[in-house]
Amino acid sequence: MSNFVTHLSQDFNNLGVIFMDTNFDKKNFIENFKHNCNRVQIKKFLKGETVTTYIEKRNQICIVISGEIDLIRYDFNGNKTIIGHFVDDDVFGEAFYPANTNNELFAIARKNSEVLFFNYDSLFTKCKRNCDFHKTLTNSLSELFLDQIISLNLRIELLTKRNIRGKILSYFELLSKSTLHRTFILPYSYTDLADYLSVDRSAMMRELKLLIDEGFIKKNGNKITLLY
Amino acid sequence: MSNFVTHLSQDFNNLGVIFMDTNFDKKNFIENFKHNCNRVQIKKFLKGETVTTYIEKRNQICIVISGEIDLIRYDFNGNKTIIGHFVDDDVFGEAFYPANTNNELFAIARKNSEVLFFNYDSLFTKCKRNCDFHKTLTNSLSELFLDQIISLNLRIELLTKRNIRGKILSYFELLSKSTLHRTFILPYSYTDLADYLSVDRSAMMRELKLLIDEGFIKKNGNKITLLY
DNA sequence: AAAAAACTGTTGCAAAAGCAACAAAAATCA
DNA sequence: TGATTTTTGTTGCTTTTGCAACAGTTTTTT
Repeated sequence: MSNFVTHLSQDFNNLGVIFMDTNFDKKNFIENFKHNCNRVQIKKFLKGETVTTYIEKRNQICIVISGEIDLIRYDFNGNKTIIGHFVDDDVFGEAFYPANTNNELFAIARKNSEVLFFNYDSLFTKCKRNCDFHKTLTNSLSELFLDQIISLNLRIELLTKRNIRGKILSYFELLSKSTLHRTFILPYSYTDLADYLSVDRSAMMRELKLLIDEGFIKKNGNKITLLY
Repeated sequence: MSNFVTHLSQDFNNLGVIFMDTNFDKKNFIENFKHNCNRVQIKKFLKGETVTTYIEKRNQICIVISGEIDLIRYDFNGNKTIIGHFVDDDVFGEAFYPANTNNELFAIARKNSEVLFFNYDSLFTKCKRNCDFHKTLTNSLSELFLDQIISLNLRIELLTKRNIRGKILSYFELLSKSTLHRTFILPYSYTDLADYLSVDRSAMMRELKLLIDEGFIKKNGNKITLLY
């Protein structure tokens, strides 16, 4: 096919995997991890259930096997912020947070989900004796962490945009790139999208309307089309 | 001394190292890396010099040996945003960014600095044959990445605060914790602090004045004291 | 199938933040 | 040291964003 398509496909891969020339297969790694290491735990969660709270689980690391998990903060005014949104193969957990932030964070299953838990420390101590798989583990972990850094940097890109319009458009751009289409379905309700972009919902809706009126986007329910 | 002080000291360590019970010594690791691996490059930069641009260096990873590096974005309106601020032992580089973001990013030395460069791929291929040190490398890298994730999460915490006051106070809180004092020196000029918090400078100054008038903080040049 | 809950779309008004501009102070340069 | 550049502190005005409220949909629960 055309170079154009090839080029796009590469970008698409990069969003998840990034390094074309390393042959790290995340899915495969996680499968192996799940079956070959006796220090991990798999749990299932129904939509709405609390997966974990970020309290005194200093070395806990979680990997999303399937489903979607949100990391949520409620500040003292009751404002909800979606701090993070995790899908297949993403890592999260208190290990990634500094001790003693004043906030209470909750990881909530947005859909029915399956999550792998392990203790970061135990990997490097107890596990060593029991788990053959251990040798390649740290290597793969650093790939996983690297991916996580990339997605956090993306998030920061969004959040540093100076106004609501900038945030919305950056986010849409992102979705457009990762789906390879100018039309895509939002993975969030508008209520949650506002929380994710850290802006007021009504202000966001107003801005969306402006974007429609000015001909930048088309919107049908939660289906968005970029027109520029 | 009191439990209180002990408690604080632990927090302080956690900001940098996080895992009290793993004996990973970042400084030591980087020293070894520098001397024992022939795939790394060390360069010195004068204040204001460009360390690297994030263009087509897909696998480049950099570690700050000494000094301070800012990662800067200029958007099409000419707005400057400080996307990241890196100090001793921090990692940065295009490897941590998704391919094809529309932005041009620049890493600029804020002070005279020394930076270690390496190519992520080469570590896992060519280096293997030449470098004894390689065995422990990936393990250490994942620790380094983990620290980076923690500091990115902190950044996101700041940026998701809903107003300027929230951002300022969170940031000050952070400095206070990491210095163990209610009085501390800002590492930024106020101009740059505004860029870092992604807000307008004059609006930030106005908010600072309000915080002073309302008795929350004291300010003397770039020395801040928290009074609450 | 009815009732309850959550989400969408919208608005007027209030508050916060951004913009532009400028004088004074501080830092840097030559 | 004196000149130049950058930073600080401030303000009036404009724009953007947030808040509160409510009616109409849609989704979920019972």
